[in-house]
Amino acid sequence: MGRGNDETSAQTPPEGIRFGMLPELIGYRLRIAQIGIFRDFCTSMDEAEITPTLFGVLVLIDANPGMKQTQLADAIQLDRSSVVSVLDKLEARGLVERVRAPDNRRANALHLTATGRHLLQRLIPQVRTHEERVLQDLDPAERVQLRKLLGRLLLAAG
Amino acid sequence: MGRGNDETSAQTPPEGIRFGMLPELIGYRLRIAQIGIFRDFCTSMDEAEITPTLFGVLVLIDANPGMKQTQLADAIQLDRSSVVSVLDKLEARGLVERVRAPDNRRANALHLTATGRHLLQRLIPQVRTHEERVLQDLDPAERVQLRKLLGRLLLAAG
DNA sequence: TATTGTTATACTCTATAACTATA
DNA sequence: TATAGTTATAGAGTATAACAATA
Repeated sequence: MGRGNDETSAQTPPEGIRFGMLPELIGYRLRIAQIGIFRDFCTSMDEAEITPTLFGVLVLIDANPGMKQTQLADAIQLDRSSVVSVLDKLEARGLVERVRAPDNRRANALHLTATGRHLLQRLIPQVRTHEERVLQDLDPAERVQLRKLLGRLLLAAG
Repeated sequence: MGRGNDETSAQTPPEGIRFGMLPELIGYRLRIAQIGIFRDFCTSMDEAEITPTLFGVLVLIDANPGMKQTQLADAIQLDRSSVVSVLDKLEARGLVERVRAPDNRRANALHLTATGRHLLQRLIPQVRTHEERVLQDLDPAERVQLRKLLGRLLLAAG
């Protein structure tokens, strides 16, 4: 997905280029960090072809069995229509099921299949390992602090 | 470009949905924060139709007049070929110029036009205002701390 | 041969708008 | 009328591979 980073390690910043005000901007630092983390996440998931978004969807459905597509859309900040193709993909892979909701026949109740649950259980340790690699230079107090500060950014709901 | 957030304020997290392990994951928090910040950035730039990426390119060329496209590609973590269309866009708007480099006639030396410099100067205060809004709940020490911690994530080069 | 930029192309992600079926 | 999901469609962003000009 990324730009063919053969290494798992950090990118080398280009020689002799000045970044002006960019490093002061929180959005810039967030973006740089996220690009690297996204790439590492994808390569960390053995052959499972799982992106952070797909992983997030599996976690959400697992934590909220029977949830509706619209709720999922809100939770992952996607439009209803975008959720359709995400779910199509997961359903085609046999990881998720859409069950017509008995109480409201317009809605689908979402569930993980047994396969989906097994995959999720297999992925979780890999995600933890990835997480550990990303945070390896921070001590426990710093990790807590970072999560706390990120959560206090405006516009960082969820 | 965003999901029609009429408000500048934070999204309301969906009711009664559990997020499982997601909030523990730094990549998840980064992503949530970045989506919100990206959307706010775009709506903060008056009518200028400037995304964070385009703004970053303007800043980089301004700070490194005469830089080559390949250097720019490295700096913004894009493929050479992707940089072409970014520059096409900026050149069509009269913000950037490609000048054949005298020392190496394969390469283009990149420069802001006078228009580009003026636009950049006009945008900078708007970016500062946006930044202030994003960070409004953090005191100065916390802002420094957040930047420092983000810079110490592995894979967060730049 | 290697590098710089370009083109042609394709793929992914996402949104908008209009549609169906329920409510 | 309003809501839940879907479809059709379009746009943005990005990458890969092949190419021309230059080194």
